Amino acid sequence: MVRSVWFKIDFASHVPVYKQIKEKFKLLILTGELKPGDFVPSIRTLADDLKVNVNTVARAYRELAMEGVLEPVRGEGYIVRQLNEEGFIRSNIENFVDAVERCKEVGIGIERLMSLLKEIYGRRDDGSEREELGEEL
Amino acid sequence: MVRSVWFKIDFASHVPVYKQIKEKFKLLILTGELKPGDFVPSIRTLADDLKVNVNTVARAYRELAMEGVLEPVRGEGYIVRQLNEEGFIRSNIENFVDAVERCKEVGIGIERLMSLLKEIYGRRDDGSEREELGEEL
DNA sequence: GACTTTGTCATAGTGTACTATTACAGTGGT
DNA sequence: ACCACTGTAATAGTACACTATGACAAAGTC
Repeated sequence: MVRSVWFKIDFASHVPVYKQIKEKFKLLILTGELKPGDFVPSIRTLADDLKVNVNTVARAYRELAMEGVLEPVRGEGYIVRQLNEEGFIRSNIENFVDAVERCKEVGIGIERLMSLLKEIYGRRDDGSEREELGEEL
Repeated sequence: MVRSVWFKIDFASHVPVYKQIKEKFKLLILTGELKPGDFVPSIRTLADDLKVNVNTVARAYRELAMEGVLEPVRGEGYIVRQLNEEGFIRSNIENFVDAVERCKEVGIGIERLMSLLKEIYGRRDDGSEREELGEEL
């Protein structure tokens, strides 16, 4: 509720907007920024913030509700229920594996990926030194 | 020409089919399976093999031609020109970085990614021991 | 009760990806 | 010349994501 601009949508992505929204909320719950019982932004306000249509947000919430992540409360909004962390983490791992396999196919050495890995995990998350990476590429 | 079933399309993916085709050909060129001067499969035969429409393959080839990767030859087909390896590798690296960052956000430890990395690079590419990975996840 | 905010639902229009089908034109082999 | 290939192009229909808009119902506040 309080903070409405939790994330942004990548409109250039092939990934549908409603799916991006779903993923973002799962992440917010996993990281503890949203806890069970919390209200998520109303469909209309989130739609405004993300510059997206109401129906798109509604679809994301509806599907999250079907997955048991959110719980709809008529006239009040949606509250956080619980997340299947297991599955969410797994899908991220699978994504990582895919990325690595493609890098391997393309002939990128393991050392390069290792150093990138260390670099990413080594840096603080304050948003600084995020462009430095360019040189590493 | 000889071998027509070089790859398969993931119809469940959000990534458009024509983009998947483009990526696959770039990969084939990078790995040397297709060399400059080689003919790629005709639009119709590839469309048949991939169980995809002619127009979809045509679009992929057309865009690859616009990027300078392929060269159209009226009445004969498309031949491989050259690939901007630089950019192709970079896009794969970027994809890797994104995947790692998301894993980090989700709270997955660097050790886990490291061991997955080593495992993937350690295995042979004969297609065996590809399901073993499941246990690692 | 009036008002505001919530979610819900229905309608309609747009753009993109993809499909199916047809037709036409250039090239090469016979 | 004929035929079998190539690519090219036009048309049309389907599915999906997304948008815009308006109307309705449930809950909270005053």
